[in-house]
Amino acid sequence: MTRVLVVDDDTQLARALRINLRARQYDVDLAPDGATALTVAARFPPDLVILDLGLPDMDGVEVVHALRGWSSVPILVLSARGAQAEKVTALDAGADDYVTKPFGMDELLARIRSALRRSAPSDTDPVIRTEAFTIDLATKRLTTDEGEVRLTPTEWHLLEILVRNPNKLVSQRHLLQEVWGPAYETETNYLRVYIAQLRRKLEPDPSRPRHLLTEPGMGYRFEP
Amino acid sequence: MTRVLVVDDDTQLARALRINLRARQYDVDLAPDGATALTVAARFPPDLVILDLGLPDMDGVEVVHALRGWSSVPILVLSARGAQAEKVTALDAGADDYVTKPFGMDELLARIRSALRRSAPSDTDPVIRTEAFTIDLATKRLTTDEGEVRLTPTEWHLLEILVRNPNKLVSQRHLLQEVWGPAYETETNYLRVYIAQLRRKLEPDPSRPRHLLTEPGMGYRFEP
DNA sequence: TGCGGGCGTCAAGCGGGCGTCAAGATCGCT
DNA sequence: AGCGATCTTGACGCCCGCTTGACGCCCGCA
Repeated sequence: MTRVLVVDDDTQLARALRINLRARQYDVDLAPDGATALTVAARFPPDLVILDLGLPDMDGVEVVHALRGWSSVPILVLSARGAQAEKVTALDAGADDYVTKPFGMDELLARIRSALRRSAPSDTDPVIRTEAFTIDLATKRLTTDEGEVRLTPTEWHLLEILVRNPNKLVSQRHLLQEVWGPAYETETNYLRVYIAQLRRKLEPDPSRPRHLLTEPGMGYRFEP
Repeated sequence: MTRVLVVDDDTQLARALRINLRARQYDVDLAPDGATALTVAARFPPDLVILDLGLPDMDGVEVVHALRGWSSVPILVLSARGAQAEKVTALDAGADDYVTKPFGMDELLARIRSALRRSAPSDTDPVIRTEAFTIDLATKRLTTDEGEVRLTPTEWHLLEILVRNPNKLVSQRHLLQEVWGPAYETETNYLRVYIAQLRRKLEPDPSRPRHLLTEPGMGYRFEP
């Protein structure tokens, strides 16, 4: 998970940030002052730092300098002071962005996403592995022990839905609606044909499926 | 020298920016609207783009999208509108920073330095080699065993998108949108013609492509 | 034990996607 | 204005993937 270090002595704001970040699936560390921030950052290197300039023990710019000494982690500076000179020194010290309080939470989150996107361009590779085959959803590639396998568009569409809901039962209705459209909700024979094709292409023993399972009368399930 | 592309229809502001940037030893290109911006960016790839959202011909966010289709150049957005939603969409479209007018020149310059500092180290040499040909994206040169090959602008645009996503399936929709614009999303015959031309120019055996592969019904893929 | 519905399998047809070619239309340069 | 390069557009044939129907099997149920 993405780890964010929030450095702020304003417990009110820090808590608000933590709640919002947690809700977005970020892992959040808190540090109330510069010294702890540097210790925590060294011990648990974060993927992003949110740094309030107004710290009790040291100048925020000092913290930026110290971090930049050994890390290139994105640093997003918060400050109540909006003076230009302030911003210039912080940015030139190595900060990546500078947001003036009060700020909107949505904007801050967008800036966080932007900073993270830059630092980790090829970070999330949605690759699913089973003992029999490997699926790369980004590049649309599928490999088995026998080598690479080609899937038709419909086969991909179907497989993708199942794979994105691992271990979960997906109803026939849902599959049909997603792949063929709402008008085909009852054409279960399509599913039979295509599930069979998928099994033939990627199950070691197509007649005894281990990953693409049928739940009679209900739907299908992908088991990794 | 560092090349900055300024996209703004406000000639007053554009001129002010140019003067200030020139004074800091930046090379400055100007574009008054989105269309010229994209053309210029394709012809003379900048190291940074300063983009005013209020353009006469198209939405600024469209420009961000189009650029991100083939380039990872830092984009710094300017806007008179300070609404949060505005910022969020621009940043999520791929912009790196968002500055609200009126802004201080010193701050803008500091943000420019910050953006350039980040992109500087990750400046990978844009040369792609395969057994059959070599592509230099910076100088727009393409050589095969037979010697140097000339490509038309459209051919370049298409090839560039594919080459920047090696091994990845790029959908027909995406290619059409990036090269010909959103209105051509369904004109797949364009792709057929141009992919064929590219193959004829750089595949050893155009009828059996090894690097520009078709994924029937889905799109195309570049394999190094 | 006989019946019926849901599922898996197979194969035939046919429509659409793809590659190819070439003739206009358009653009840009001289 | 004229010319060449480039882009657009249309036509054609081939092949693949989607659709569709038939059939057999298994299981639950009467």
